[in-house]
Amino acid sequence: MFDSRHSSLTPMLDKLQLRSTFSDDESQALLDLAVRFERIEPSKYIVREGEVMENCCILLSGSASRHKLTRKGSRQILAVHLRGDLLGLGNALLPIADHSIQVLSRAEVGYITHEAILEVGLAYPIIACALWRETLVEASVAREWIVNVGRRDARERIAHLLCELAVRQGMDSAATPDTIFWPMTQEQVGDATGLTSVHVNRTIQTMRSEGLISTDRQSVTIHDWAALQDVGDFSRGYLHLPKPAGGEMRFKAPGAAQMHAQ
Amino acid sequence: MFDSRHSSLTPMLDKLQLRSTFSDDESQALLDLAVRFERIEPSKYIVREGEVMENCCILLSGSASRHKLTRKGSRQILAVHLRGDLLGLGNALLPIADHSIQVLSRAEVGYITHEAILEVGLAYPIIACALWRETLVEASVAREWIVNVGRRDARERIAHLLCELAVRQGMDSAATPDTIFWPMTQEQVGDATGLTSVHVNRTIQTMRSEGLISTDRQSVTIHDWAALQDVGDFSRGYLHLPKPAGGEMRFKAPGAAQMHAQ
DNA sequence: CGGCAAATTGAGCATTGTCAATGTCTGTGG
DNA sequence: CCACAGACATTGACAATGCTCAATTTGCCG
Repeated sequence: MFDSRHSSLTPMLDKLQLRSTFSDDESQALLDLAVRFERIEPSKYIVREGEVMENCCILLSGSASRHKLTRKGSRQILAVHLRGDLLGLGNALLPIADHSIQVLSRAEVGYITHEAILEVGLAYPIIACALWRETLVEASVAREWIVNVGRRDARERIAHLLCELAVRQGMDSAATPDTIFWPMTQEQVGDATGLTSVHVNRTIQTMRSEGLISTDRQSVTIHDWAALQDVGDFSRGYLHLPKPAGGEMRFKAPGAAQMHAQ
Repeated sequence: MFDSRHSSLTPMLDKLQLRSTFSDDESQALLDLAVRFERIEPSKYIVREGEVMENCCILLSGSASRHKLTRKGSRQILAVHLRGDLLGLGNALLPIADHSIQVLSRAEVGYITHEAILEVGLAYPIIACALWRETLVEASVAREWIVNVGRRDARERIAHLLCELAVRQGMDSAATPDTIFWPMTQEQVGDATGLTSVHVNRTIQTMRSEGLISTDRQSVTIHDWAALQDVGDFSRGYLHLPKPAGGEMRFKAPGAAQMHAQ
C-alpha cells in the first residue's frame, strides 16, 4: 500500500522532541519501530468508540479529529490532530476506545502495535516518559477545551481554536500576517466549539469584516495575531511548548497549499 | 487482598487497584512512599496555575476541584476529586501547573515528591503503567466533560454530573434510591457545567419537582437511577471502571437495567 | 440572636439555535 | 468547454435557552 523502506517516522520523532530530549539510541529505537503504513480517505474512521484497539496510529500527513456523539446524535469534536501526532496511544493501557477518531483531510498513517510501543518504553524509560508526557499534554489541551466551550462566547471560542491550530502549526509569535492550514469546515468548527454551523458562519463573517482574519477554502490568514489572541483569551501555556516564540524553529508555518497537496 | 501495615496511603492504593493489579511488593512500594501530611481548609488552594510543582498530592479525605479562570474572571471547573484521587501527578513530567486545584470541603492530603513517584515507577514498571493509566482516565473524563458542556443542555449537564459523582462514589447500578455525598454548591455546579448558579438552581428545582432527585445541604438522593442516567445521557464507559456494577461488590443486581451499552 | 453563605425568585434581555431557502465553488462526465 | 451534482457557505425570520441584575429568603454556625 505504501513505501515503508526509509523510516517515515521522523514526523513523530520531531514532535516528541518538542517536549523531550533523546539520546541517539533512543531516537533510533523510536525510528526502528515496526510500522504498517496506510492511506486513509477523508471522513473515514481510524477508531470507533467502543472498539478494542491493538495498535496506535501515527499521523504522517493530513489531519484528523477525535469526537463523541450524544444520544441525540450531535457531535462534539474533542481534539484536532496534525502531522506527527500520535493517536490512540492511551489505548495501549486502556484498550477500549472511549471516543472515535476520524480523518479530516486525506491522511497517511502508520500503525504500531501497543505491544511494540510498551516494549520500547520498557527498554528506554526516557521514551516511556516522553510518551506519557504526550498524553499529559493531550489532557491539558482537553481541559482548555472545557474552558473554551464552557465559559467563552462564540467569538472567543472560534478565535481560541484558530490560535491553537496556528501555534501548533509552528506560527511564530511575531505580529506578521500569516496563513495557516485549515482542515475544517464551518460545521466541524461548530462541532469543535459547541456551536451550530450557522452561528459559526455569522461569527466568522464578523471577524472577517473586522479585518481580523480572512479565509480561503483550506486556509485561514490571520491579519493581527496579537488581536486574535486577545479576542480568543489565548495563552499558549496549556500547550506546554518549550519556547515563547518557537525558539528553535525560525521558519513560518508550512504553506497551506503544500500541506494538503495530494 | 493486600493488608498494609497501617499506612495512610491505602485510599490511594485502593483507587489504583480499581484499574490495575499489583503484586505484594508493588503494593508495599506504593504504601512505603514518603508522605508529608497536611490538613487543608475549605476553598484553599493546593496548586495555582503557573506554579512550578515539586510534589503531587493524594487526597486522603474530603474533596477538591480543578479549575481555570478566563480573562474576564469566570471560572470553569475541570474535574472534581474524591478521597483517594491523585492530584497533580502530571506535574511530575510537566512541572508548570496548567490549572489550579482547590479544596472543596475540608480535606486531608498527603504530599509525595515527584522524585519519589518517578523513582518507584522506574523500579516497578507495573506501577508506572498504573500511574500513567490514571492520568489517561483523567483525560477520558475531561473529554466527556467537553461533550457535556459543548453539546448538552442544562438539565442534561447537571444530570450527567450527578451520575458521574454517583458512580465514582461506588453507587451500584441497581435502581434502588441512594444518597451520595455532594460537596458542591450550586454556584460550583454552574462552574462545572458552564452555567450560571441561577440557572442551575432553576434546573435543579425542576428535577426535584419531578421526583428525580432530592437534595440536602451536603448530599443528593437519587430516586430513579435509570431515569437520571437517561436524562444525563450517561454511560459509564468513559470512567474505565472494571465491572458493570459499581465498586468491586458482589451485591450487584442481576442487571437488566444495563441497556446503556453503546 | 445576629452574621453569612447559599438558595431562591422575578423581570427583562441577549446570545445562540432552528428551519428552510438560496448562493457559491469544485470536480466530473459528456 | 459546459452542465450538473454535491458539499459548503450564506441569509433571513423567528424561537428559546440561558444570562443579568437585583432582591429576598433560608439555613447554618458561633
